[in-house]
Amino acid sequence: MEGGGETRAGDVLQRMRADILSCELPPGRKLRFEALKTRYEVSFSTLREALARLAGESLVVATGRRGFEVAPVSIADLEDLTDCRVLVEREALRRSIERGDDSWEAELLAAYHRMDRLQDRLGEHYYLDPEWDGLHGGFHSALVRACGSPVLMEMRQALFDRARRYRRMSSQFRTRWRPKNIEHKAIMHAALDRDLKALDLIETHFRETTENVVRFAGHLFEDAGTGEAPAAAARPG
Amino acid sequence: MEGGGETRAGDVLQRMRADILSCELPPGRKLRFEALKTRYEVSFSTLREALARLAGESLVVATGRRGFEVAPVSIADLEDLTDCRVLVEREALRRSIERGDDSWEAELLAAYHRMDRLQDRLGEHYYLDPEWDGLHGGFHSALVRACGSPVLMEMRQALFDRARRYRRMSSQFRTRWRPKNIEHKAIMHAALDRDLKALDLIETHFRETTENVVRFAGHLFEDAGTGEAPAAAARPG
DNA sequence: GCTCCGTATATTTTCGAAAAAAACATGGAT
DNA sequence: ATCCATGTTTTTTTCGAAAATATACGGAGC
Repeated sequence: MEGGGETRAGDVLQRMRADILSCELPPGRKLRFEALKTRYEVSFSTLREALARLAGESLVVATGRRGFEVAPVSIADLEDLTDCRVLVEREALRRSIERGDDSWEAELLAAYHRMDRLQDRLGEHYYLDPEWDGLHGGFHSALVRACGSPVLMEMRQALFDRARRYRRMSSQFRTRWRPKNIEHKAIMHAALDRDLKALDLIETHFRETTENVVRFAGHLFEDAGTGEAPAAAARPG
Repeated sequence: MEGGGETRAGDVLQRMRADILSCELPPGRKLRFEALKTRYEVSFSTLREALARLAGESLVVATGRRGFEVAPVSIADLEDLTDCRVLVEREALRRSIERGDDSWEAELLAAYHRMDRLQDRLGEHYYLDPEWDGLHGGFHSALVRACGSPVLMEMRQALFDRARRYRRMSSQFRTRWRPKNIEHKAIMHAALDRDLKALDLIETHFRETTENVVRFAGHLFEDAGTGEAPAAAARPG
């Protein structure tokens, strides 16, 4: 029927997710149906289905009868997200290292190679390129693919996507990125050597990225969004 | 407007989730719109929105243009779920123990008390009672509420719900449950004493429950459902 | 000047019909 | 007897109008 997804709602879901992750629909933006109908060329109900799915991924929030908006961002949320990613990703990588077979090794090498070559070709501003972003996601996915746990993989992917938005926001505010490919290479080789120090490397990779995001773009979302949700459950009462 | 949720779709979502968790809509059941329309007395689009949300929670699966069905169950899925729950819940409980204040302690005691008293009143078959099930969920929630991480809490709740279905299925097949209240009490007191052995206690609690579910009800879902999805990501290729 | 309340407008939410697609049944050919 | 093509029926998916709800505006009372 159409290009992206299997169904029209699925297609809109994918396009909308991409638009949110790339911040073309920025955090906190109110999502009005008339505007979305024009943008994506579908009807109310189809939009509503896509939005409901995105709400399940925590990329949009649905407030009572007041419609939908793009999920807000905050430093607290980013740090919470990072802690959870460290927890999940360490476990997934540990299992992957333990269980990975020849095919896992081959695919991991291939994923790294693809990302690395494109990075070379793109030069300094590689991190702004959507295709590189996709390959980067593929590399991290390939790292943990052999973990043997569908549930862990699901959670990992959801967290990765939620964090992608923050990386994107910060990448527009710096002129140079630190040499991530070195880190990626080190993580990959440790994993291929079945060396558990890969877990610490990836944790550092995440935490340093987060620190940089806060440093370069933290001012953008100190209290951005609606100002209601960010760290609600942190309250004791 | 109506009883449960803020919106009609939200209301149907809640009722449907309850029906899936209680296995009134059993695993693998094809969800036909005409039937659902009659059951929940709403229209196509409203149903579709609720189903989309449930798909996000992994309680139903949406297959291409072939509609929706209740997520299948399998031993592999239950064990995967249990491993993930142990990972997430240990971390949440650790943080809760570290950060919990007076109010957390008070609410935890209250949650235990409510559950315990109802259990006394219900006698041997307490585990079949929906209200007890709710209080049981509330107790586990109260344990980790002080963890300070909304993301962790979200993940924990989703996993708890997914596992609830398995407990429910098995509870119909045994005449006696082991004295869970003893275990709950031990976990609670360890947590209140800020004793990290609570983490091991809750891990054992989960794993033994899983073992019992497999023993008593494993035959029910050895290869139940559609037979396609259960442990897909375990494949290396 | 400020708050409260009722009306008007904007927006979301719901509905059921219509279109699209898949499943099924029927009949004919190999 | 099995397989494939074709037409029929069921089921899902999409649409846009109609109902319900929230927001904005303005005027009356304090």
